[in-house]
Amino acid sequence: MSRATVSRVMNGSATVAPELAARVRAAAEALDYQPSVVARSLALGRTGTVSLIVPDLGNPMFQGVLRGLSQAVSADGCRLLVSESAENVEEEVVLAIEARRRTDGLVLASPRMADDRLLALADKLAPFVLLHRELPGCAMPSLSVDNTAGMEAIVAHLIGHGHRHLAYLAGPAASTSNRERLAALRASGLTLTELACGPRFDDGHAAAPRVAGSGATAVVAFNDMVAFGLLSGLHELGLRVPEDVSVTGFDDIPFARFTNPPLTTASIPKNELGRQAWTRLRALIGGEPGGYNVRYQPRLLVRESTGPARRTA
Amino acid sequence: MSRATVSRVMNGSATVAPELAARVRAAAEALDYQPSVVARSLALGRTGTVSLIVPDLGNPMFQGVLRGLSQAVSADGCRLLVSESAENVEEEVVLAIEARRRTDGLVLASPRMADDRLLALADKLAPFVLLHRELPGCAMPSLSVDNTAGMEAIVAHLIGHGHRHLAYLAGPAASTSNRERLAALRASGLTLTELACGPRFDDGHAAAPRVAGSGATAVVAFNDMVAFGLLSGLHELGLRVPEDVSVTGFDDIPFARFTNPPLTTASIPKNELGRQAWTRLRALIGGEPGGYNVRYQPRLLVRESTGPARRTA
DNA sequence: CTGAAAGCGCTAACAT
DNA sequence: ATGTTAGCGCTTTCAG
Repeated sequence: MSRATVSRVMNGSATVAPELAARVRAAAEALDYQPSVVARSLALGRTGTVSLIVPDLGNPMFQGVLRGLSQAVSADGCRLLVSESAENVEEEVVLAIEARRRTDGLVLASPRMADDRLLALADKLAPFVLLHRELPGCAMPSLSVDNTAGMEAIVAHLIGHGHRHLAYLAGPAASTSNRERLAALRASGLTLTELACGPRFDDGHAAAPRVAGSGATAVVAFNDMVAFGLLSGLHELGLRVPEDVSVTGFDDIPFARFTNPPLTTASIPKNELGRQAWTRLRALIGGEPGGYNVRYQPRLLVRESTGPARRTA
Repeated sequence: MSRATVSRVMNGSATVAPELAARVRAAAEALDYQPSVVARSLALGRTGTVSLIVPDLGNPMFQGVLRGLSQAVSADGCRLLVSESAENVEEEVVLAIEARRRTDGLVLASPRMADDRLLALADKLAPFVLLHRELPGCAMPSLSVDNTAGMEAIVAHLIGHGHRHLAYLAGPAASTSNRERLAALRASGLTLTELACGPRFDDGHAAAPRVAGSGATAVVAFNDMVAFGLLSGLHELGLRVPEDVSVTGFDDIPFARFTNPPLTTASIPKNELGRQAWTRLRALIGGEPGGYNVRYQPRLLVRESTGPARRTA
C-alpha cells in the first residue's frame, strides 16, 4: 500500500477501508512504527509545541503557572518548551524570538522588556499570550492580576489594625507587578518607607535590619518569598511578628500558610493563569480570537503575620 | 545565488567568498530571514532540543535541577522541553516515549517506573541520562545522590545528641530516594517509627499529630518540604523544635535555611545535577561516551532544628 | 477508496 | 568557491 494510505490511517481519516486500515495498524504495531514528529511538523506547518518564557524559574509563583500550563498543554497532546530569561531583558528578547521560531506560540510570563519594545516585537512573536502584563495597543490576549486591588486590600487590612507607617520591600524595578504594587501603596496616603530589595528569599532576609530601623509598624513585601526571608531575618533580630511588626506577602505560594507565623498575603490563581493561558493560545493558534482580557482579583488571606500596630514611641 | 550558498553562509561555513557572504547576510537582514528550525531539524536529523521529565514540578528540588539544566542547555544554544508525570508511572512511560520522539535526548529525573520496565524501554529512549536513579545493566549514564551516606550523617548527628527513637516521615513509595533513605534508617539500629506521609508540605503538616504521639525524640522527614510542613504542624500543636523534638529534612531547598528554626538537612547539588546531566547528554548525542556514573555525597548542614534529645518519660 | 506526485524548507554530496 | 541535485519523512491535492 502507499504511504498516503498510511498517513491517512495514522491521522484517523475516515476515508480508508476498515480492512485496509486494520492491516496498516497491525503493521505499524509489528514494526513499532511511529510517524516522525519533525517531518510531520514540516509538512503541517505546526509543531504541536508552545513555549513559556519566565524571568525566574526559582520563583514558586512561576512554578504554579508552569504547572498549570504544563498540565493543560499536555491534556491536549501538545508539548511545552521552557526558557528562563534570568531577569535579563536582552536575554528575554532573544529567547522569545528563538522560542517562537521553534514553536507555534508563546506564553510570556511577566515580561521585563518595556512596552514599546514588546509592541515592536508583537508581530514577530504572535501568537502569544501575556501573563501578568497588559499591553495597550496589542492585539494579543492578556491575563493579569489586579495588583492595585490586591494592595488596597492589604492596606485596608493594615489600616484596620491601626498601622500608619508602612515599609515596602520592593521587587525588581523592571517588574510591572512591582510598579503597580508600589503605586498602590503610594496612593494609600500612609507614611511609606521604600526599601530596595529584590524578589528572593535572601533579599528579604537581608532587608531585616533596614526594616527594623525604619520605624514602620508593618512591612509589605513585594511577594511571599521576600516576606518569608524577612520573617527569618526579623526572628534572628529578636523581633516578634506580629507583636513588634506585621508582615504581608503577595502571591500565596504553597508554603505561605506554613510559615511561622503563617503569612497574610494576597492570593492569586497561579495554576489558573497557566491553564487559561493555554486556552487562549490554543484558540489563537487555531485562528480564532483570543477572547477578552481578564484581570484576576486577588483574594486577601488574613493569617497570623499581621496584627495590631504596636505603639510608636 | 543558490540556496546552498545561503545555507553555507547561515551555518558559518568558511568556503564562501567573503564578498558573497556579506551580500547574503545583508539580504537576510533586509528580509528578516531566519532559516526554518523545523526544516533544518528534518534535514539534519537533530532538533537541538532535549526533554526533562520530572515526577513533580512543585518540588523545589526538581526546580533546582530544572534550572541548572535549563541554563546549561541554553548556553549551548539548545532548548528544553519539560514534562511532569505527576507521580504517575503510566503517564511517565508515555511522556518519556513521546518526549524522546520530539527531541534528541532525555533527562529522566527520579523516574518512578520499576527497573525492569525502564530497562525494557532503554533502547527506545536512548540517549538519556538518569538523575537520582541508578539502573544496573543500563548503558546510559546516571547521576545520583548517596542517600545512604546522607542518612547515615543525619543519624550520626542525631545519635550524638542522644536520640534513640526516631520517626520517619516516608515519601512516595515509588521513589528510589525514599526507599534508600528508609533502608539506611532501618540499618541504624535505632528504634524507628515509620509513618506514611508523602512528599509535600501538606503531607508533613498533616503528620504532626502522629509524630507527637509516636514517642520519638527526633523526626527524620523524607525531604525538606515535608520537614517544613511538619515544623508548622508541630508549632500549632504547641511543640517546640528542637526542645521537644528535633526535625531533619533532606535536599536543602532554598528556603530551608530560613525556616523557623532553620532546618538541619542533607544538602545535595541540585543545579549541578542539572548542569552535569546536560554535559553527559550532549556527549551522548554527539556519539561520545557518557562518562562515568557519579554519586554525589550529600553534605550535612546542621542548623537549629536539631538539638539534644529530651528526656523520655 | 486508494495511489501518484508535488512540496514543506533545509542540508550535503557531488559536480563544475 | 558556487551551483545542481537528491533527499530528510510526512501530508495533501489530484487522478483514477
